[in-house]
Amino acid sequence: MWMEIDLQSDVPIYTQLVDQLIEGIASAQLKPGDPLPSVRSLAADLGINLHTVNKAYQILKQDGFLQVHRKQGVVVQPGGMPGADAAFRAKLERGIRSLAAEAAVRGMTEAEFAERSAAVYRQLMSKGEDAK
Amino acid sequence: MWMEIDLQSDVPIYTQLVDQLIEGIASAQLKPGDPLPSVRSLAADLGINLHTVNKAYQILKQDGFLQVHRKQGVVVQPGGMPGADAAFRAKLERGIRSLAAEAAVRGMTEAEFAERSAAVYRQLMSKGEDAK
DNA sequence: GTTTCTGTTATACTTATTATATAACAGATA
DNA sequence: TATCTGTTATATAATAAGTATAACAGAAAC
Repeated sequence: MWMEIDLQSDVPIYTQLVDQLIEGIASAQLKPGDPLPSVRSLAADLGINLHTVNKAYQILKQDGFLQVHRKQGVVVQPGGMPGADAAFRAKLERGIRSLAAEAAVRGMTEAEFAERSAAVYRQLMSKGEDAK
Repeated sequence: MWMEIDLQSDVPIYTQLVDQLIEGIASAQLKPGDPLPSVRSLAADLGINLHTVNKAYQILKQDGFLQVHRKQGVVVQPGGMPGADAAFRAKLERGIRSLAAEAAVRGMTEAEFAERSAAVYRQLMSKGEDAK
């Protein structure tokens, strides 16, 4: 599996999993309907606990990014991803504001900040250009 | 004082303080040399503990956004803010990537995402247009 | 010089979060 | 029936966050 975990990081393991899975979907490395490893096997692969993986899966299921069947296991949402609703827009604005404020204080202009945002978005999407 | 704290939020109080102070500096509501309330008075104002405020001040001092004198108390860094060094750029990239990935999955285009970033930056800066 | 304010440091304690460890249950498949 | 799946339930340990007191030392004001 292509996932990597940093046990020394200050960001929780389940958050790292959530982030990487969303990035995988965004870049189309994970396509709708694609199967994901079982909570037990992924936990074993990464050398972490079953519940840590399950917590990440639960969050993504709750947000509508994953679907769960009884025996097939976990799959990437086949029937259309959730849109940019009010809750997400609020979360997005908070996140951007925090980053933009420090960037501004450190001398980055609005244009630089916006360009950086576009560049990171672009780079992220280009990871899945080989259609996997 | 213009600070507000949400005790019900999942983001730590000291982080909320750090964010709001950086936003205040970014928007020039707090200008270089401006005095900040003492850890005791601000804690009393917000109904929180002295150490929670002190933790926020320590972080901002460590990053070079604040200066501390013995009796004058805490002031906004008078001698030029730190620049966008490698550490910050890495932190910025991580933060943007996480937000950009979810935005992309939810259907936001690169242009929309970049525009949103610019808009939030702009709105943030406009808060201090009345020169305080 | 004493008082008073400042940041700072040191303990101690409570609470919440994160992560792990086992165990068991129920649906689905071979 | 045996095996794999997600799921749930406990329990425990480690860390982070927040609070509560107390005390120290520098600096300014009386």
